[in-house]
Amino acid sequence: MPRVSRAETEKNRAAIERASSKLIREQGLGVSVADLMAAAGLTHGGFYGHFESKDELKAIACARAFAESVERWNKRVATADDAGAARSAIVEAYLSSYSRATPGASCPLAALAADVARENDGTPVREAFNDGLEQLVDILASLQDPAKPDAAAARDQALTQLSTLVGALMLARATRGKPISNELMAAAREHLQP
Amino acid sequence: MPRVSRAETEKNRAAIERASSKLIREQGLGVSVADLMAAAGLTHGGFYGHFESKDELKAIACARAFAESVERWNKRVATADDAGAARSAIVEAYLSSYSRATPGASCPLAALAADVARENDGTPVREAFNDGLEQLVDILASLQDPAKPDAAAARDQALTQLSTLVGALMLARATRGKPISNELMAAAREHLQP
DNA sequence: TGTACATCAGTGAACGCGCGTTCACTGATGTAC
DNA sequence: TGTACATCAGTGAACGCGCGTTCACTGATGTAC
Repeated sequence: MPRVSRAETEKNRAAIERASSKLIREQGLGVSVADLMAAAGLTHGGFYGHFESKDELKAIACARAFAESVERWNKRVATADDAGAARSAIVEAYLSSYSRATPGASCPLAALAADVARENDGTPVREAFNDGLEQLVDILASLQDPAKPDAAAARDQALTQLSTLVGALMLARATRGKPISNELMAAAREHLQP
Repeated sequence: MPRVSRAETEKNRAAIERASSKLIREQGLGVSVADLMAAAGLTHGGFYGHFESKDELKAIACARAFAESVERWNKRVATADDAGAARSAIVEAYLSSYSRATPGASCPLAALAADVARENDGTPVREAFNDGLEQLVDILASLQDPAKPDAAAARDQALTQLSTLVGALMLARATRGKPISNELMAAAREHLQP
């Protein structure tokens, strides 16, 4: 049933972006155009009516995944009693069984870092990844112990904490089902509690 | 020139394994059989004379990559003055520009964690990854401040340190060329110095 | 030690399949009157 | 408001290509005498 209304077209495009944001985190940037379109309830041929190339969509989907994370983190900050409680809430959610089991709904840093590292320099998805990372770093830096550190120290602390979160989650996913998977998450959670 | 001597055959198999250990870290587990064979100086058709399937080779190459890391780490431990110096040497090498630029010669944890996480449960490469991780954890746990911690605490410290190392290196690779790439490595290096 | 022949490591074409991308086609939508 | 028609979003076949794997073939290696 071709030729769909403009409102329908916009909904379809949004569905492709939403499905892609989830599927690239689950299956990696190599997920096929046909699978992305099918997840949005469409057939593959219509893809190029919405996007110029798969590379363009990868960047859009990556940016969208980060936007979801930023929103989630900001929500936790808004509802927490203080900076320490907010940081704690982020850490607990990040290193949870749910997060390990559902990469499609969790942090794009852990889901996409390896794929992005293998992309060529200057590709759109690399820029999107970098922008998203900076946003998450900024949020985490704003939650460092407000008593002492200057901005540079807060940023360094945030960078290290994020590295620990990302590394622990990725290793926990790679070892899912083994005892060490839970141990990795538990050790990092305890280490990162203020 | 078919039918090669037995010694030659063994050398060829070793060359395939060596090339695979490097290439899976550079390009991921999705690297093609033809590329692996070409890197060993052979054509793709001979692959199944050496291995039953690509899955088998993935596990062998993964195990080999870990063996190289274990050997490198043990060498650093052997030549260091004490545990703290050994740990420091490992951290400095792990989070170096060289390590970031040459994944094919560096830690399989950072190179393969995401790919392994997307493999099905129970595949040979998952087992190889898990075994390799345990070995690196054991080495790092043996280098914790010998003054205090019990074995469990030393293991937890090692797990967290490894998470930080892996996360920082992966994020630094994904952002290579950006200022934050160096910042990530520097912040983690400083955090992990004893 | 030398000869005759069976073995088998490596080659390269071929298999079915899935990839990103293109395109002729369809028919409901949106527009012009 | 109603009719006539141009537009164009989505379909599905097709493109060239690369994938993992198979297989007939080759000819030097290894073995039997």
